[in-house]
Amino acid sequence: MLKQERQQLIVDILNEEHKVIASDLSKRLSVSEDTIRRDLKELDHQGIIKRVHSGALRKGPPVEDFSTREGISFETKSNLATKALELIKDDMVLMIDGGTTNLQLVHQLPLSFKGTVITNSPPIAMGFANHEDVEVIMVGGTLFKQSMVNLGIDTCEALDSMRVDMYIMGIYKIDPQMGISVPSMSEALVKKKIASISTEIVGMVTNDKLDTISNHIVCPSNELTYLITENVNQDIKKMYEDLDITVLD
Amino acid sequence: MLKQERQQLIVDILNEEHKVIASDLSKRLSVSEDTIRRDLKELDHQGIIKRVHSGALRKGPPVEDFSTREGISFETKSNLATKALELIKDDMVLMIDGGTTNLQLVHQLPLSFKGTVITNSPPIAMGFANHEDVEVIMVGGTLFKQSMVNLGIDTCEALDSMRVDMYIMGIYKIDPQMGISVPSMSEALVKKKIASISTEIVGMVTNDKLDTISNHIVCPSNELTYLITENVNQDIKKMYEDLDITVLD
DNA sequence: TTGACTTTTGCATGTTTGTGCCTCCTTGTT
DNA sequence: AACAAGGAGGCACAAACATGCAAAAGTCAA
Repeated sequence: MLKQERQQLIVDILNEEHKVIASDLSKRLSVSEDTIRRDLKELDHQGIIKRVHSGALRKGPPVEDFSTREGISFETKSNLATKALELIKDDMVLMIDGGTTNLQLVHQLPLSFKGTVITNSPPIAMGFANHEDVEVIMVGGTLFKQSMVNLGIDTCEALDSMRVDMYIMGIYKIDPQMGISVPSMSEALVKKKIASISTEIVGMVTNDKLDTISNHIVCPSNELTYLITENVNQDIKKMYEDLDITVLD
Repeated sequence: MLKQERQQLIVDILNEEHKVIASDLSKRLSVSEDTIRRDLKELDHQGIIKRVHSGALRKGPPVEDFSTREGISFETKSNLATKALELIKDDMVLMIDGGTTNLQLVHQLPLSFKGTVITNSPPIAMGFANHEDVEVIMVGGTLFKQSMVNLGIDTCEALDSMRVDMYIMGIYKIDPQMGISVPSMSEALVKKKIASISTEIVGMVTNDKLDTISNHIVCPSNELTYLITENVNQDIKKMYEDLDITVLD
């Protein structure tokens, strides 16, 4: 395995797991701890990761994360959510999966909203605590703590008997050709299943999520009905519009 | 667990609870008190927290209105939880349902605890965010916002295929003759189902929950294996002991 | 292909860091 | 004032680290 390749992999792992232990990586990547340490040192020096004793932490997490400390782009998320709200009408059956952008959307959803919400994310479910006219249906499964969503075979089976009008999909990465991708297999399976039971699919993205791909492909880009953007240039939006996706900005 | 991670966690806990006790943190984070003290000293030196005798206080934002829901004081709940912790051993399969007392128990459960937790309560599930060695399985269903638990036919069906070693039951009301009761039918059905798949059942109660009944009966009192009490007089405890329940105080 | 050169890797070496334990001192409480 | 609980500083040990070095692997021109 090439050095570049290995370092990219370390960054990917870090994006998924938010921390990494040198001795651990040594085993997983089958190289000596010294090599890992050298990699970590380089990546830290490039400013990509934060080196700490016995491992490394990710810096400004590109992946959704539930620690409260980042108000990174609160405004951006809020703007995305505001636009998404226009698509949501009373009496809809919504599926909302995890992610801080989706959580922000829930928080901005008026308390008067009346409808049904299906979710596999405990934080999203809890976000409806004060919505008296929303029936929340939680889909169970094995909790993935990094992204706080329920995944696994149980999740897929429970979804089998459901149908939803609109799927508010949490998007990690999207590329016009390769489609929507996520860093883990189980997450991909569940998202794929949800997509298959949804009439319309909505994604919200910022610059950094566009035109990149992750490990596991969920579905082709053109399965999206709406793509909501913020600070994205015209050329890129055009690419998605050519795929018959309604781009809202 | 990494040092940085642990310190971040201390800050997080401090943000929620506005004060921390060193000896307490030692148990919850599964490190020695010396290490905690060193952490607190460092964080104080960085100006992040305010070190005081026996613990630390939060610096920045003033304390929120942190008054207790549910009448029972924070301290009482904490005491109940502490006693319950003695019953919990590694490698158990626990079922924990909703309620603030149970949530407190989760918060006090050491991070070193290794086992499986099944729950139908989103807040309980989220309480395990930092327990690396705990597999959390969420049981889905329709979210009941009053008590933040999933209920309904889906919940019962999902439970059908599970077995648990110990059920930490959230108790509303209990009467030696009439048994354990709850205010809603659906909650009763789910609790009944869980009780039927559990080897041992644990309940935690204070005075006000004892010798009263609610609308729907869950199960007879003597299905309990352990009853954990706080501020309950001897005569009443005796009544439960006569039913072959182990009363812990 | 060969051979000179660079890069990358693993190992051996001392060194530093993190943690727990111990002893003695300080603080708060009754 | 007495006493328990909390804290400071030192010691010890293991884990993690930096450094130098040599072998292995890759690069490139002839």
